[in-house]
Amino acid sequence: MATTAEKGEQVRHRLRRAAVELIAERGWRAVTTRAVAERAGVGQGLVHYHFTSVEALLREAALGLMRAVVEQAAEPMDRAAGADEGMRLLLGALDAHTGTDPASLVFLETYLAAGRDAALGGEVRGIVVAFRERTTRWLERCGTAEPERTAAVLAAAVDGLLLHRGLDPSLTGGSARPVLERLLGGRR
Amino acid sequence: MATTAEKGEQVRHRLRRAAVELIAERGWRAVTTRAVAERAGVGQGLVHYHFTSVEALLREAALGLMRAVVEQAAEPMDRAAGADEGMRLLLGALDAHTGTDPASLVFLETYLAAGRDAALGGEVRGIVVAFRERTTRWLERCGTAEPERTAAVLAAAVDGLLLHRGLDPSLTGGSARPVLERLLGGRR
DNA sequence: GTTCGCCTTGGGCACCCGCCCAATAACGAG
DNA sequence: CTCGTTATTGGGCGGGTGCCCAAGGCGAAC
Repeated sequence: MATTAEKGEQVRHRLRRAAVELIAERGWRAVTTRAVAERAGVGQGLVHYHFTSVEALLREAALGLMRAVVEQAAEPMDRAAGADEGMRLLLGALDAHTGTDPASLVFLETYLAAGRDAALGGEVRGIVVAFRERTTRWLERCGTAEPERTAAVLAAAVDGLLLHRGLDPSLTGGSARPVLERLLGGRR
Repeated sequence: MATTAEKGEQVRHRLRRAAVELIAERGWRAVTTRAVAERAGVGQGLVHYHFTSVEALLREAALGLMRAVVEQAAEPMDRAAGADEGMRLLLGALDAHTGTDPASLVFLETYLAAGRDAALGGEVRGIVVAFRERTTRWLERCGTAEPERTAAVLAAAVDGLLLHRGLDPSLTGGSARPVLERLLGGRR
C-alpha cells in the first residue's frame, strides 16, 4: 500500500487530470469544483484542500500538460539531423493530436485564458517562446534563412492547423507537409 | 425620430455589439444576460425578449462579426492581380487585428465554442470553408502548386498568427510576410 | 493502545445564473 | 382621442457556483 504522502500526490494527480478533461469538454470558465471532484472520484471539499482555488488548479493542470506536450514534440526535434527529418518529426507530433483531443483543446483554451490573466499569460508566453527558440536553433542548423521569423510562423501555423483541424479533421499535418516544407525553402 | 421597428433593430444591434465585447473580455461561457444588458444600456429582461436565449444571442453576434470580418479580408483578395498584391492585402487585413481586439478574440473563442455545439460548428465550418475556397481560387490565378492545400495552410497560419500575437504583439503579419511568401513559391 | 496530525467529507453560506412573467410604458392605426 | 399591439422593466424562482468549516477517519509515531 502507498504511504500517506504518496496518496496525497496521487489525489492531486487525479484532480489535475480531471481538470484537463473538463477544460477540453466544457471550456476553461465552465470547469467547476464539483465536476472536477466527481470525475476524480473524491469529495468536493478536497479541491480547496489541495489547491488554493479552482483557478490555481486549472493553471497547474494546464501548464503541466502544455510543458509535457511541448517537451514531447521538441525533444526529438533537437536531435534532428536535417530539415527533412525535423519536419517529419514535427508533423508526426502534430498528427498525434486530432484538434479535438484534450491536449489540443487545453492548449487552445489556455492561450485564450492567458489573455484574461496576466500571471497565466506570463507562464504561457514563456512556454511558447522557449519552443520558438528551440525551433530557431534547429532551423539555424538547417541553414534556413531568417530562422527566427520562420520559427515564429511555423509555431503559429502548427497551432493554427490544430485550431482548424478541430473543425475539419481532413486537415492533417501529413497533408499539410508539402506546403509547410516550402517555409524552409529559403536559404541564406 | 426613428420608427418603432427601427428602434427594435437598434436595440438588437446594441445587444449584439455588447455580446461581442463581452465574449472577447470574459470568454464565451462567461457572458451573462445581466452583463450584456447593462453594457447595451437596457433592462435585463430585454435579452430574452429579442433573443430566444443567451446562447442564441452569442451565436448571432459572433457569426455576424465573423462573416463581416471575413468579407472585409476576402473581398479585396478576390480582385488581387497577382500573388504579391494578394499577399499584401491579406497581411494588411491581418495587421488590422492585434490578437487582443474583440474581433480577433471572438474568432478564436467561437472556434472553440463550435467544438461544443454541433449547430454552431456547422455555421463556423461553412465560414472557414468558404474563405478557404476563395483563397484557393486566388492561388489558382497565381499559378501556385497545390492551391487547395496551400490555402488550407495559409488560412490556418493566419489564425495561428492571430492566436500567438495575443501573447506576443511583436509577431505581426508584416514581420511574417517574407516567410509566408515562401508558401506561395511552389509553381506547378 | 494512545495520541497526534494529515486527509477527507458533505453541508452551509452568500452570491450569481438563465429564464419567466406580471405590470407598465410607448407608439401607431382607426 | 381610444384602443390594441409592441417594447421594456425589474422582481422572483429554482438551481448552480466558489469557498468555508465543523466533524470525523485513519495511518504513523511512540
